[in-house]
Amino acid sequence: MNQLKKLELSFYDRPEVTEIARELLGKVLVTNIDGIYTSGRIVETEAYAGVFDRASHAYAGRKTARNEVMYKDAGSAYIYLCYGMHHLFNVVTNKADIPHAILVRALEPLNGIETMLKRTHKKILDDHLTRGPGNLSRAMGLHTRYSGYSLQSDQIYIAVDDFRLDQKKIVKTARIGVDYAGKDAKRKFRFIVQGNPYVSGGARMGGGR
DNA sequence: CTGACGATTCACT
DNA sequence: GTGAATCGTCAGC
Repeated sequence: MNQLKKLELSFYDRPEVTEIARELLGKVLVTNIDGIYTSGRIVETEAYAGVFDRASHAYAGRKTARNEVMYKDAGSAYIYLCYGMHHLFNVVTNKADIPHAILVRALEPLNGIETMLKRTHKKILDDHLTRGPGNLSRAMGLHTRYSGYSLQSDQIYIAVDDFRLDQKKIVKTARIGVDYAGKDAKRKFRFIVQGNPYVSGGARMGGGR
């Protein structure tokens, strides 16, 4: 098995949130939750660029009990509940009081697949296990309970291994499910590994509210 | 306190 | 492609 090396705070503590989102592709997300080790390679991310981004929870400096984690120091986990049933996992970047975050939307499972299947109540491994932010959080055991955790902790972290992602496979596209954000919805803040079967494609909404 | 709504997913037509 | 599920959060009264 490849040697894993935890990303240091300096990786997250940078102003270029889209650059960090791009660099997260190919890295390994690890959780040790309930004493069970699970991991997966990140194949899809979305950047949320703080107070000027209408799609961000922190748009115009909004700060509430839910999103205050976004204002914390770089390298924190921001996890919140969406649609009353999905826990979405984000990485907080940039300095304290600058609410940048990156949503991790899809993984390619590496370790603990048995556990992931159990958590998601699935019987066989397919491309849907960790495809989409809600699915991957369920498979990895991520819960709003862990929002605010440091990614330097042993429960949740992101690491590098020997894997080298072909930079030509990285594609930049518009974000998903943020149609309400006006012109910011069209900004190319989503990064995917082209051709990877775990990348979520459609996830569109009916009403488009 | 109340109402409206989502950084989604899945079953069904 | 369409619509329901489902509940914490937040703006507004």
